[in-house]
Amino acid sequence: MGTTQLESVPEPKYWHLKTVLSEALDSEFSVGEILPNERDLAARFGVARATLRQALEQLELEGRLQRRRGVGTTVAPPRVGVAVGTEQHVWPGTPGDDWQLADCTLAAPPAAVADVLETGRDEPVHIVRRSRMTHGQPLAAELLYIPRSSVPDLSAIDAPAPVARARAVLRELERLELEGQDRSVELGSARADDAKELDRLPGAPVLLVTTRFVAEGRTVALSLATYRADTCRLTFGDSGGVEIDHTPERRAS
Amino acid sequence: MGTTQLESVPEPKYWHLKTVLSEALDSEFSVGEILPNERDLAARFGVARATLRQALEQLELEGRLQRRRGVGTTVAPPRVGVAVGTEQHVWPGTPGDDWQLADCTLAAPPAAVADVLETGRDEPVHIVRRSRMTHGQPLAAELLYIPRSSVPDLSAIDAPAPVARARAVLRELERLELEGQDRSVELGSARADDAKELDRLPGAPVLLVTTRFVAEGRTVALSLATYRADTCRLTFGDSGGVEIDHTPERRAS
DNA sequence: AAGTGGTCTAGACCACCGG
DNA sequence: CGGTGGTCTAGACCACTTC
Repeated sequence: MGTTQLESVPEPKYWHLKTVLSEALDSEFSVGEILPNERDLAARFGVARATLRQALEQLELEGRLQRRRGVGTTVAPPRVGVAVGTEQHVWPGTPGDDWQLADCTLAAPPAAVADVLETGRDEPVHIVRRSRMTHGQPLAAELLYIPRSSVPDLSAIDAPAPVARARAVLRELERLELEGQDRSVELGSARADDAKELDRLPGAPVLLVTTRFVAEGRTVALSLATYRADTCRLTFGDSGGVEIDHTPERRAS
Repeated sequence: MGTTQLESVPEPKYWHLKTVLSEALDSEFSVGEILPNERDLAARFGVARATLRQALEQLELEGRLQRRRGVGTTVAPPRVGVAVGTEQHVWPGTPGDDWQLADCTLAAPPAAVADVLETGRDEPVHIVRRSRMTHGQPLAAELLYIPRSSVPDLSAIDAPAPVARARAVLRELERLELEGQDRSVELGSARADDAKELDRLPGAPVLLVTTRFVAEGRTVALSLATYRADTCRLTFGDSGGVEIDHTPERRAS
């Protein structure tokens, strides 16, 4: 009878824990500082380690923490704003972008890519690998698929160094007049190879950016870029993007 | 001695499970179909339920599964492409966008928002709430912050219906000449209220889209939109975006 | 070798949805 | 009410980094 329904929707422990930790991060810790280890923290809050980890996992997802096996949990710096699109369309590899060329191979792309490029399923295309760094930290890994028909006059395909081959392909691509590009962003999880390049564990959350380059009325190149979701804020448009602190507590009105 | 180092990097069980399940989803299940429950699945694969859940969690993150408490786990349809940006800048509420106005209040925004709008920390602004639906499913929830100085001639603020008040504010906003906008996308987790509106549990992964509207040389409106990361693929640019299947297995070259 | 986070187990109870 | 997914526990062992 008259039992008031206070706490009729009890907050899960890990959710409350996350809030408490988040506030502690704001007030008592500074960027780069190492937190107590998980066993100690769990004991201190009187919960099982798995429950504590659930809270830490969310904070890492929100970019507030960084966990490294064998090392510890540290307070993460604010997310880096990364420009992925400008109003003017530009080819990849144009001077001024901060991508680093890795290599270039000639191989059959995944079926889904072949379909977009309208090449045959087993037809080999140029695959340029690039990566993007900031402050010594890897931000993104990219695979750029370029059908051979997009760079018909390519001559120096037998260049010795892998990087030189990649550069040659991109230079050829620039001769086409870019008519447009479209882009999409979605959440994914890192494949084993991407994870390695991004210095994360397989399955880590990533932002998948797909860019289609259009020239001569067809798709002449397709880029699949994998950005670290924990450290990146992708920015589009005129200037460098907005600096908003999205911490859930702070977003509360 | 001669033990070959095969499996020197043994794959975690949940990772392997995820792969197996993913292939099963492709070949043996169709969209909307209900999977066996977690206890049965775990038993069938000979793992603990927690391990199975780790695999399911990732598949849900990738948009392949949908789990609902009290109901079951179903095979999710492919992600919906959602246009969040066109080349031409437009005001929110322009005829043709598919947002639904909810209401409009006058209140002090979070400090981070006030800083971007360059209003005082305690100065109230108009807060328009909108939501976006597709096929009866909620896609996104938005809070649109508009300083009073952006809509100085607003008269009918005392309109009776909440929706009418929201519409009045947006109509006033359209009188300004939009000079530009910039946008950023990052990963976040749903606050309790957003989660409710998006029909998800608190903490569910979301894509946070921040848009700043610039007119008369200053920020005249700021939009914070929360998109369901499991069901949405955000598209930018000329056309509807690229349809690429990002399933990790299929992305393998 | 010691200490960290990552994986895994076998249970238990709870909140929610449907008939 | 029974069945579902969501939360939580108290352990164990492993992979990795650092000293």
